[in-house]
Amino acid sequence: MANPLIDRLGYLLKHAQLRLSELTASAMEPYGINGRQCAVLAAIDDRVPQSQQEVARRLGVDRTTMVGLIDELEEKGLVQRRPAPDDRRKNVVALTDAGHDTLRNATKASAEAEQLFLAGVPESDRATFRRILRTIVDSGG
Amino acid sequence: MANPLIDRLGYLLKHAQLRLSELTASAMEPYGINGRQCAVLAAIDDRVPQSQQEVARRLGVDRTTMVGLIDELEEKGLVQRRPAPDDRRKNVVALTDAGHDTLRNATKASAEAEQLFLAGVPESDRATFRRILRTIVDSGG
DNA sequence: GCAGACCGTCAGCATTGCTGACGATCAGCG
DNA sequence: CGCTGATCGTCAGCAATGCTGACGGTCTGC
Repeated sequence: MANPLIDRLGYLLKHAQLRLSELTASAMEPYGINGRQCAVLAAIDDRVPQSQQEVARRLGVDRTTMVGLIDELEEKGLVQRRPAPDDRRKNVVALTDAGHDTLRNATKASAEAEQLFLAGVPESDRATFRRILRTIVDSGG
Repeated sequence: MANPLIDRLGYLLKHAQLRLSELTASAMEPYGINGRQCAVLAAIDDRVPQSQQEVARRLGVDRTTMVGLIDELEEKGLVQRRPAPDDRRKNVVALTDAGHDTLRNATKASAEAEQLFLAGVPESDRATFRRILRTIVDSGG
């Protein structure tokens, strides 16, 4: 029963994350975006206006990575870059109308993917799971 | 309180996994291996003798990836490849004495890294956390 | 003994994420 | 005002990871 290998948190976390990202990817595929891009849309919508770097910080990705992410979304017409009026080093990033629509649909699809992901987990454990994860992530900085 | 962005499982899982892999990496650094290599050592020790492909399957990595992992461990003198007597297509992979020593040390270091990782999580929740992760990973095939 | 499947290996490619550098801009200070 | 240092977005380059497709060698079933 006790499999010393499979019980390693590293193994479990890695494969859990892989599985969720696959579920999320296929759930969002109809809307032409992936999970990363959806997270960026959500981060932009969450608190506007904000610079690329603020979005990057909130998502925990590098600022150089955010350039490419915004590039992709801008190419799809979902977000818009504009020079920030108060600081011309910055770009203000905002959702377009199409971006709002896509975010709404993708958020719903994302929730469905999470449901699928948690299908085998008892309802009573799900909040605990989220809470533990949040504790861990918060404790890391 | 309810941060719609930060509560996404994708975000939480990704960053939790990142944090654990960092903790694990620095915990094992004194023994000259990383978390991936330690997992391979554990998988080999777990059930010997076995072929590279069996190890790969048990760890959920590709067989072509396992070639490189075994290469690294063999170069460090921790494992040994030998042609399988019953099927000469296969390599039997086994730990050397140094491999056993390293695995013992690294397993201890890994457990300490997990303790650090779970430092903020109440003792009563830790078993639940592992159980939920196992449920999720098992449900995915 | 022959066709098909399997094993380990390797080259090549895509993805992801980082470092380091650059020009443009801002803030502080004299 | 000018100067210095820091910040922002951008880009090139590098490293790690993981996959596909192909190959020779080997086994299995017939």
